Amino acid sequence: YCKYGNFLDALACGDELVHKGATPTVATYNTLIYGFCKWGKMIEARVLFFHMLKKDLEPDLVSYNTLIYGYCRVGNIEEAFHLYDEIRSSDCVVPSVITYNTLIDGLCRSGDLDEAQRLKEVMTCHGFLPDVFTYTILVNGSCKMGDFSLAKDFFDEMLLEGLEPDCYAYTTRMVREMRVGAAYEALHLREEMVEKGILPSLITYNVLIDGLWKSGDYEEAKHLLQKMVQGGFFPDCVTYTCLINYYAEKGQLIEARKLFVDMIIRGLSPS
RNA sequence: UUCCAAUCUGAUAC
Repeated sequence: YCKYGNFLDALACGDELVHKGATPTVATYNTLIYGFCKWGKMIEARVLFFHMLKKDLEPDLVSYNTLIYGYCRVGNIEEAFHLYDEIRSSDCVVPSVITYNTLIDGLCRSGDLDEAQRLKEVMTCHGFLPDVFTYTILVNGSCKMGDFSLAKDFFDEMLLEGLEPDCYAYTTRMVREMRVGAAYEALHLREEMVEKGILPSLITYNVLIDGLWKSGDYEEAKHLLQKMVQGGFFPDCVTYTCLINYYAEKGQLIEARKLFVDMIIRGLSPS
């Protein structure tokens, strides 16, 4: 219920359990808090946080990380750091790599890449080594700010640190390659990950297909569409939008409409 | 016997 934003059902479910004699734990509250945070409802999340305190339940690291995540996603970096300071001065809760990754992502999303980099140094000083998440966040953040050279530096640094990129890391790097017009490098990365036994995801395919399509390499794009289906992934709304948008921009509305109809026939609902 | 299942961070189009 929480993940899908059905707060009322989630809360009703919790009430029912309480009536039946069950006791909510910190994890129960964390789940609810996460539900509100994910949908940007920070006031409600905070209310639950206080509710937990009132019930003599000690918020744990997950509670704090979840709130930090929520504040970052609504762009309230100040409040996120306020909570971080609270953890740091607390005796019972200690930050983790996840705390730092969440804050670094928040800084990247607010456009403060410099501060994000600084925090990466800070976490290292505090004995938390950046992991694949940290680097993926920074590669993505650099790309979003248009600094593709920095994005590559972060990816390379991750390898130098002996970390093994996963599907997310590879896909993020592929976005970078597509943005700098190096479609073939992106394709090469896909082969590399497959050789390492890492399966590309639907998003990986969407990134490649979108990039290839925009670069005019329709043959390769179609080839990948086939590979994607062979791999058990079916085109989703994003895949279709990539192609529809291309035709729409070129003014080929009949072609665009064909794809749109095809998408509906396949049972996909437009966003 | 130690299996499965519960809470926190990262990637794509518009």
